[in-house]
Amino acid sequence: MAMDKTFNAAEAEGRLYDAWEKAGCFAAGANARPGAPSYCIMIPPPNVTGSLHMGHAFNNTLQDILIRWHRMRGFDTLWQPGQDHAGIATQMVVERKLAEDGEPSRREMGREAFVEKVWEWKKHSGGTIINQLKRLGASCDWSRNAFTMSGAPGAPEGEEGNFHDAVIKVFVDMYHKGQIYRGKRLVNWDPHFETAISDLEVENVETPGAMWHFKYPLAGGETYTYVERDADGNVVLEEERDYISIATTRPETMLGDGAVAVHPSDERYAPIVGKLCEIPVGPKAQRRLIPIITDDYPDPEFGSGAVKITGAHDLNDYAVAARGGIPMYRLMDTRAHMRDDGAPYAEAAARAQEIAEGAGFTEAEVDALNLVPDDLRGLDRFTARDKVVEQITAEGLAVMTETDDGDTVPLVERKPIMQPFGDRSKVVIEPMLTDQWFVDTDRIVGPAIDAVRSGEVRIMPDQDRKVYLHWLENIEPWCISRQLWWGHRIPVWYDADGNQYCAFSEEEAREMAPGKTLTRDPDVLDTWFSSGLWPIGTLGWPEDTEELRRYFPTSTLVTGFDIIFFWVARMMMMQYAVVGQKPFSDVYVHALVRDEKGKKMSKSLGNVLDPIELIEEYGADAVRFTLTAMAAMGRDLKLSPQRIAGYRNFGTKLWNAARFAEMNGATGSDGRLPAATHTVNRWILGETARVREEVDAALGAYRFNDAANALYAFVWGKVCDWYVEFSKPLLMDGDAAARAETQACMAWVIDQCLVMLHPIMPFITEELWGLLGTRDTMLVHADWPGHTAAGLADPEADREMTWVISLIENIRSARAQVHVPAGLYVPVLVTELDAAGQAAWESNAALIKRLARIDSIERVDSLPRGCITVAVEGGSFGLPVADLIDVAEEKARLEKTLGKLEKEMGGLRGRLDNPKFLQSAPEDVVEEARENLAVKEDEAARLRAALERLAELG
RNA sequence: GGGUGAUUAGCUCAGUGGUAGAGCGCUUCGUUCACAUCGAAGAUGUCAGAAGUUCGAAUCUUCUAUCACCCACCA
Repeated sequence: MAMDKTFNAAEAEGRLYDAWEKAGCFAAGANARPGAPSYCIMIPPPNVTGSLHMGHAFNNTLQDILIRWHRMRGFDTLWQPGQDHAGIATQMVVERKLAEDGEPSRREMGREAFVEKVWEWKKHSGGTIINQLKRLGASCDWSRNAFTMSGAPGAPEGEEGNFHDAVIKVFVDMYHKGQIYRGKRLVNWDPHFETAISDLEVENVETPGAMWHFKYPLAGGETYTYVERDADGNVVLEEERDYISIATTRPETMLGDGAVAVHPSDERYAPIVGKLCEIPVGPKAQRRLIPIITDDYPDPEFGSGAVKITGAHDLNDYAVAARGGIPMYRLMDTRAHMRDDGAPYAEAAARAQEIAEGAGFTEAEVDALNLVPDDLRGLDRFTARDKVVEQITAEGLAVMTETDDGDTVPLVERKPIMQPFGDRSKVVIEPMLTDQWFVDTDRIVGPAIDAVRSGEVRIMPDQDRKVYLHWLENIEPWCISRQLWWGHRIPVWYDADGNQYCAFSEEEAREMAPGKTLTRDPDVLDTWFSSGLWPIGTLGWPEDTEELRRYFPTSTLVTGFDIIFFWVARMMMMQYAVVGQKPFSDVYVHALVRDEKGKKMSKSLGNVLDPIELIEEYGADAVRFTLTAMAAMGRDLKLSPQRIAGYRNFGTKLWNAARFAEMNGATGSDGRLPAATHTVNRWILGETARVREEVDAALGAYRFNDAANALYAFVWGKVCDWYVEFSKPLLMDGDAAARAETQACMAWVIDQCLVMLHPIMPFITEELWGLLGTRDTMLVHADWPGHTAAGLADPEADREMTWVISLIENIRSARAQVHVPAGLYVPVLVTELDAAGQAAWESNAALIKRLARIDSIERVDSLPRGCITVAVEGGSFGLPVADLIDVAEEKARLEKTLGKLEKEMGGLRGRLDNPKFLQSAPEDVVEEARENLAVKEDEAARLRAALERLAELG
């Protein structure tokens, strides 16, 4: 059988993956040793709308490495896959599709029909990402594939899981424990999707904005003396004013002002605190008067020191209004258009005036009042802003300023301001007073903090642990209701009086409210509420399943830093709140995959690398190996196709080493350690054990890049560069015993390479495993080795091979530098060779000759002139190539080497001559320095001798 | 404003106390029977700057500079 020269990834990957799946290799517990501990990873569920991007490829490669590694080590392993229903994202996709297809809109078709459409869409497109994960080689137990909406009402056949039960049960339990409550609060409102969103779903972005300054006239034309002082108390401005100056970036919200606030210590406004002032906008006849109050919130140093208070449209103002009993007038509808409902403005304004003057009011009444003047009703909020500015300015109530040209113009500061945007809709978020459901996070956050502080749950790297703790220590209530249709509907029913009945089902709710007519809350839960239950939910909770007992708490979570708050923190809080246990023991947080210039990959920048395209070009193994090799903890990785090509070449290198083994009958290892008598064989067995220890240590510490680099260096730098070359004389010219031994050793070594590389490069290794022998199991279930360097490494063999390699390298280097033709075999002379050197030479003469291109060796008392000299530990070698030698060049070569050596020796002597070093440094460091110096001095002496000979020649 | 991190070869990055490494790129050479997706040889660094701790600092401390990211309600 002749192997191809390269691995055909495109042909093999699908075939191999199918074979694994067909054989059930990824099933929970596959390849587990009896009584083995469990190892479980929950996949971060990708959105059901999603397709595989580089971040997924990275994240899942790391998980697959951990899973395959544990599975080969005989753990009872489960990699639990699944998808997230992704409320907003999915609803958006389906709505867009309905529009494209000319179908009725969501509102036209109604809730039930729409949800049915989403399920249809899911059935049609939801499998995309699963197939892409398979392309990557992800060894998930697909038979257990979960979905966060499975079992929800309306779920079609094939979606019968009980995730919905888990979500509803948790809500009901938390509700009855008082951990979930409903209330009217100022929340982040997304006017595009017309739903509340949580703080985390808001992106604050600096955008160009403006700050206007307006005069709020005092009621009844009253005046006061406005005095401004500098830091020393000297009066810098004193004037009579009949207004108070207010700065705002959002003039349209003036319509909903309930007060003007100043700091209690602000003496400028002391004379007018408690008086009324007029909002300078709206029909003249019904100008609203509002009180001037004190509150600690205004900063006297900023702006005019006076702040308008619009409780219903600003988070700070909301707090002030709540403290001061100031009414909060809602000005906008769900699309953030100015309200167009309720009584005419005149009527509403009159009632508001009574309230401002002290009349009692209820929250509901205030909320119903529409204080948008008739001419602004129904306008978009930004259009309304322009109109308000225009009207105030026209009336002369803008604060004026002088330009450089001496013109007097309205004071408008153009400056960047932080604007909140919806992370999905990208529209400006409007704070809105609405009824929403909240998780009282203060009451469940404790265990999630304690577990990480105590080390019960480890978050790596440490910087992410800090970020996690800091966020949880300052946690805010979590708004979990969404005004969407795609999601878990809140299990609360209301009677006509607004009483709440929270129950697992409508029947149960009815039992709680006999004789009442109930209507169900229309809202659904935040997607992250359900994904927060992913660990228990996917294992069958609330049923007491075998999987739950076997795999929970899970072992490791591998996730991106961008969802530490969204997901990791919520899982921690929720799992502790619901089952009182940690969801996982280790959290490995990885960084972002960026493009080769370090830019975040984004569709709009057009710099997105598609992992599937890369897999098609370079093979999944190359993509995986690249990501692994770059996975240094806590740092973003910049991915370039060139690098992937390099690791694809590594696969080819491995392939050809295996091909060489196959051509030389070095196959068929049964996994048992071969007997080795020849030095090269003893040496490589030790090196193999050494790299196995390195790989295990690295993977155990989540140092994926260390594992990849150790394997790369071993396979390419040791096995291919040296062992394969060393083996040639034995395989081709050796006696039968040497040949057999070397075949067995090489077969074993190559197998070990395949085993150890398999978690990172599953496809090419499985293919070679199949080609190189008849096996009891596929590689995916092969036994992971446990050899130790202590058991296998042979110091004698190590020393000898190190000497041989060094000699070969020195001869090659010398040859190249004096331009001995690469193909030319030359004779070599040797002198002063010590016993160890002699022994090493004798047992390795064949391969030294072959690799250094030497045709004969002769022992001499001293090297003649006209030799190029190669100095190694315990001996000097000379290449008598007088006719080829350029004296000056050889002199330069020797001097350069000597110079380097002397610099190093200088450093070593400096240390060793320092009594404090000898006194303070550890024994082994001192000893090492001494040995090092001795070796270098020996080599330097040989070089000096060579220079002398050269001088005679010259 | 608060926090976290980064700064090492031309590029991308490893390297947490013992005198600096890898891959890629570059230069020269090579049709050796595993591999040109290869081999051999080679060049390249005041480890951002300054001060300190130490026998010894890329590594620990402090400060400075530049960059990046996260969080935050200054109207």
